[in-house]
Amino acid sequence: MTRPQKASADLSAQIAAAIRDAIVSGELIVDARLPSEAELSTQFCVSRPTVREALKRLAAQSLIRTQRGATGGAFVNRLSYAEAYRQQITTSTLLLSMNEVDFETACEARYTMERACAPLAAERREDEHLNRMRSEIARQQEPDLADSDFCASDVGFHRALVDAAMNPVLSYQLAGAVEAMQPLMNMITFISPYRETLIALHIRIADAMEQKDASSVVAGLDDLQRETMALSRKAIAKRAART
Amino acid sequence: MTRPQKASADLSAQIAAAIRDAIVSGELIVDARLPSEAELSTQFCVSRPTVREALKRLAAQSLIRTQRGATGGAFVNRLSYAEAYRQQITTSTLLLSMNEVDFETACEARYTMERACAPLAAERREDEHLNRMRSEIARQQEPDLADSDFCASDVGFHRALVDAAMNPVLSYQLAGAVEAMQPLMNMITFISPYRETLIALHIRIADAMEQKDASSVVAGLDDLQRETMALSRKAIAKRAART
DNA sequence: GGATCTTAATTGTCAGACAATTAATTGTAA
DNA sequence: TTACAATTAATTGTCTGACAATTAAGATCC
Repeated sequence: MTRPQKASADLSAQIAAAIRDAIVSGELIVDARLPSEAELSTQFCVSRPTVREALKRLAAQSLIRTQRGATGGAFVNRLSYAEAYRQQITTSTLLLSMNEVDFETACEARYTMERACAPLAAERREDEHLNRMRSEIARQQEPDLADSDFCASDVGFHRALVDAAMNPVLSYQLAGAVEAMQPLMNMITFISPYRETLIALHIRIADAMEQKDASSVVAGLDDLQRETMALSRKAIAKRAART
Repeated sequence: MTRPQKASADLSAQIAAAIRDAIVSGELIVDARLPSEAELSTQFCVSRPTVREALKRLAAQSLIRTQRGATGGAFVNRLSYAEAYRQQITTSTLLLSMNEVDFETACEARYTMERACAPLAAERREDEHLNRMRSEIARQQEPDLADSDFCASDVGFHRALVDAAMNPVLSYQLAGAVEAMQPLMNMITFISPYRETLIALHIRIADAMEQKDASSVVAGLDDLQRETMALSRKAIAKRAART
C-alpha cells in the first residue's frame, strides 16, 4: 500500500486505487482492518476528508465496510453473492436504459444465456425450483394483476429456472441479464390474450423441467423468445401509430 | 430529489441513494448537471464534505463525472459499454477470488455461457474475429511464452469468439465470466504438452468458425471445458502432493 | 463475580478557509 | 470591428481544526 503513481487525478481517486489494488492483489485479505483514517492520512500525506472520500469510493463498490467505535475502522469486505447480484443488476439496468439498447438485442442476449442454463437446470432441478416456477405461473394467472407485477413474476419464473442449474456463478451472471430486462418489459402492455400465450409457454417449460427434458425446455425458451420479440414489435408499432 | 428516508445510515449514503434513485428513475437524465456542492449541501441540510462523500460514492460507480471550473459541476454519466465491462470484470473477479469459488463451478459457468454464444458467433462472425482468433493461436504457439501470457492470450481468443456473436449485451455479460477466470487459470501451469492439446482445440474451434459450423464449435468448446477441468484437477493434485 | 462507570479510539459531521481550474466577461490595442 | 490578453466569478479540490456519536475495553464499586 505505497504511494499511488497515476498523477492528474483526484487524490482521493488515487488513494482509492492504491487501496483497491492492495485488496485485489491479496495484499489485504478479507476482514483485514485498514489503518485508521488518521493513520492513512499521514501515510498518504493528505488530509482526513480526502482519505474519507477515498474510503467512501471503496465502500460504494462494497470493497470495504466501516464500523464506528473503539475497535472500529474500515475492513476489507467479503463480496457476497447477494452484493454481487445487486451490483450486477444495477449496472446492467443502467447500461440498458441509458444506452438505448434496443429490445431485440437485450432479448436475444438474455434468452441465449438462459437457453444455455436449460440443460443443467433440467438435470439438476429440485422440487423447490419447480414449486417456485409453478407458483409464479399461478400468480401470472391472477386476473387483476398489474402489468408491472406480471413482469416481476416473469422475472421470478426465469430466476427459478436459472437457479435450478445449481451453479451460483451462473445465477450471478444471469441475474443481470434477466433482471435488467424488466424495465424494458414494462414498456409492453400485456393484455389478456398475450398473457395467456406466455403463460401457456411457461407451463410447457415447467412441465419439461418436471420431466427433466432438456431439449423441450430449450424449445420452450426458443418459442418464448420469439413470442416476446413479436410482442415488443407490436408495442413499438402501436407506439409509432399513436404519434 | 427530496430528502432521503432511510435512517440509521450515513448521511452521505442516504444522499447518494437519493441522487442515485433520481438518476435510475430518469428524473435526472444523461448529461444533466447536478446542483453545485454548495447548493446540494443546503438542499439536504448537510455540510459540503458530506455532500462530497456522497458524490464520490456515485463517481465510484461511474454514475456521475465531475468537472472543475466555472461551468463545472457533477454531471450524470452515460454508462459506456467500456465502463460497464470494467465494472463487470472487477466485480466478477473479486467474487471468484474472495468467495473461494471452486474452479469447476466457475469453469462450468463460463463454458456454459460461451457455448450459448457459439451458434450466433458461427453464423455472424466476420473476418476480423477469425483473424483475432488465429493471431491469438499464433501467440500461444510461441515457445517462450510465460504462463500468464498464455492465459491472457487464451482470454483474448475467447473474447474474439464471444464478440463474433455481434451482440454487445452478450459480450458485456460474458466479459465478466471470461476475464474473471484468468486469475484462476493462472494457478495452473501450462507445460508444453498441455499447451499443445489446448492449441489443437483452439485450432479446431477456429476452423469450425471459419466454416460457420455451429455444432462443431459447440463440440470444440465442450472438449475444451473437459480438458481445462482435467488440467485443473491435475494442478490441484500436484499442489496437494507437495504439502 | 458482576454490574456500572469511565476512558480512549474511531468514525461521522460540521464550519470555514484557501488553492486550482475553467469559462465568461471585460478591457485593450491593432 | 476584431483579435488577444487580463480580470472575474463560479466551481471543485484540499486542508485545518473541532466536536458529536459510537463502541469496546478497562477501572471501579458492590
